[in-house]
Amino acid sequence: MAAPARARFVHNRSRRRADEDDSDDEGHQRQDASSSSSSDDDGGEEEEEEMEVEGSDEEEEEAVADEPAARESPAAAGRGGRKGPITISLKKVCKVCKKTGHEAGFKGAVYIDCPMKPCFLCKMPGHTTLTCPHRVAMEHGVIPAPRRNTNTSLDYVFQSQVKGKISMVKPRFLVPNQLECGNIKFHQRRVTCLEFHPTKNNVLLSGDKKGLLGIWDYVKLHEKITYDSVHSCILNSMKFDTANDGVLYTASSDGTISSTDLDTGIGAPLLNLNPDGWSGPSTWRMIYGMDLNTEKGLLLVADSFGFLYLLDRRSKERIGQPILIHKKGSKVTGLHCNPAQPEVLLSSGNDHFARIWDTRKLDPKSALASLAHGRVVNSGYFSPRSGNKIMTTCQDNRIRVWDYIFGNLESPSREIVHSHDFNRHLTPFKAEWDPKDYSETVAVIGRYISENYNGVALHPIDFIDTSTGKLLAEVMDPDITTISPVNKLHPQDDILATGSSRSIFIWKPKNEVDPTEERTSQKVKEYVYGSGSRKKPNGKHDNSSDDDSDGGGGKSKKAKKTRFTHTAKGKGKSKA
DNA sequence: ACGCAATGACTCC
DNA sequence: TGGAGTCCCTTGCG
Repeated sequence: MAAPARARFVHNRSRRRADEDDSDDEGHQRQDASSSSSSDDDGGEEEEEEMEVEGSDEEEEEAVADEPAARESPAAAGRGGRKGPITISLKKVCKVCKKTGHEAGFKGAVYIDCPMKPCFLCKMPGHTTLTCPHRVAMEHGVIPAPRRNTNTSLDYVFQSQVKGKISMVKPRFLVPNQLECGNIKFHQRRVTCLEFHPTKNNVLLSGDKKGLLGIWDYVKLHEKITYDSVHSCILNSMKFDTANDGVLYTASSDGTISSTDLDTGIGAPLLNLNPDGWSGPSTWRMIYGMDLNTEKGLLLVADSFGFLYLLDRRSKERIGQPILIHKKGSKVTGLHCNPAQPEVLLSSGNDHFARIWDTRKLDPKSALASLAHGRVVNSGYFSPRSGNKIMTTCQDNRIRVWDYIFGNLESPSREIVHSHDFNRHLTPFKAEWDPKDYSETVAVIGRYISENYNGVALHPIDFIDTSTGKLLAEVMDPDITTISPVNKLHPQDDILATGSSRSIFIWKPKNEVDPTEERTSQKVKEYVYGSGSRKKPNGKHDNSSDDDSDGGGGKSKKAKKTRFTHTAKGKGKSKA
């Protein structure tokens, strides 16, 4: 039983685990204006006792059990005669749980969690991210889930039939860790997807939340094109027509699939799920999942109501009726055709499932397998060569790996705890395979929670060995202080493309690695600050020294903003 | 330096 | 089942 998938991460306010709140008593900040000003809506604290300035306040049973009725009262009291006394709270209140005695938020570059909440990383109660056993630390990889398929007959099948197809020799692994170039003026809104051109080696395509399509030659940096008329809102997915790589298929939340001629920018709609226009969010269909069955010339598209559509690529005709592949009314977040057997389809959805289908025999009940997850599944991909593995990214902060799709799929072969939480303002994180990795183990994914790197809170891009859960490398740069949810590895070259907020970055390996050397964990952190050419971010930054400052806002340290417009070759030069 | 908005899943009633 | 309210590490702008 896929027990972990069942885990409910209830945020139980009445739970009182005060065990972990050690360190919250040293840096006494001024009290946060924002939290006090919100006294009208946050319930709980009744008037009078607010006046205590600080101090031991652990035992506040009542504060937890705040009555909803009491919540409404201040406003009602305000206009309804009974004038509540105006109180000014001078005691420090946790902005998360509104209790005193601790404070959540950044202290310098370190984020202090609210100890009343489950761990922000693994979602288990009783500790915070700072002490989480799954925490990504300098020398420790992500810890794999203990459960593995061991010694079953399926393992025998796996060993005898599949393993041979997967190279056990891990190839030389170069971490693209040096910022080659970047561009922060390309997109006006956050980047939502990236794709390398399949044949033009240095061309990267990008889509953003506004529907803008960007084409960028990151070697000839002046060659940039944007097409803003392809879609009217979020560009969710891009696929090349393998028979004609001058044509790009794009899927959007505007409910259309477009095939765009990359030379002219002229797009022809292949499918429009909202032919009658806008009549409210309850009927507006958005498209997130799309893939191409190249053998059959079949375009597979899924909407935000759980339906799958099949489309003949050439005739542009729909094939059959839409088929419900996920819970009715729920978003299908992604589709992927098996690279070895294109008729096998993997779908992932907001209904907390990923499903495997045979597109030749589609019926709502005909899923070959349903893979249960703890929360929304952001993405699911077959492994890029053999197609025998599945990797999913789920909003419960776990990457799940199934080693053999024809084996026992009841529970994943591995769960890798990794911070890639859902945040409505971010493009969803998706762990992506390295297409160059014969052994089908390396994956790349951005990290949500920050780490303190020499006084700067940065969000690295993680390379993970999915066969062990080990963290192979973490890539970051002091100039990139934003989260990087979108990452794509080049199909042939050692290049990483990153979409971070509105910016796009290209990374290349800094050092040649001895080809005979086994893949090892590379300390990219050392690179970041170890090289003499780099400035330490410390003294440079805006206001504050390392420890307080943050007040209400996180992001204590913003590294100096660097504009990579053109000709940003290598790091140093690009800086003004 | 602060306030705010954009905006999606989830929970609770 | 549905609508309102809530929400922890966002980001950029005014």
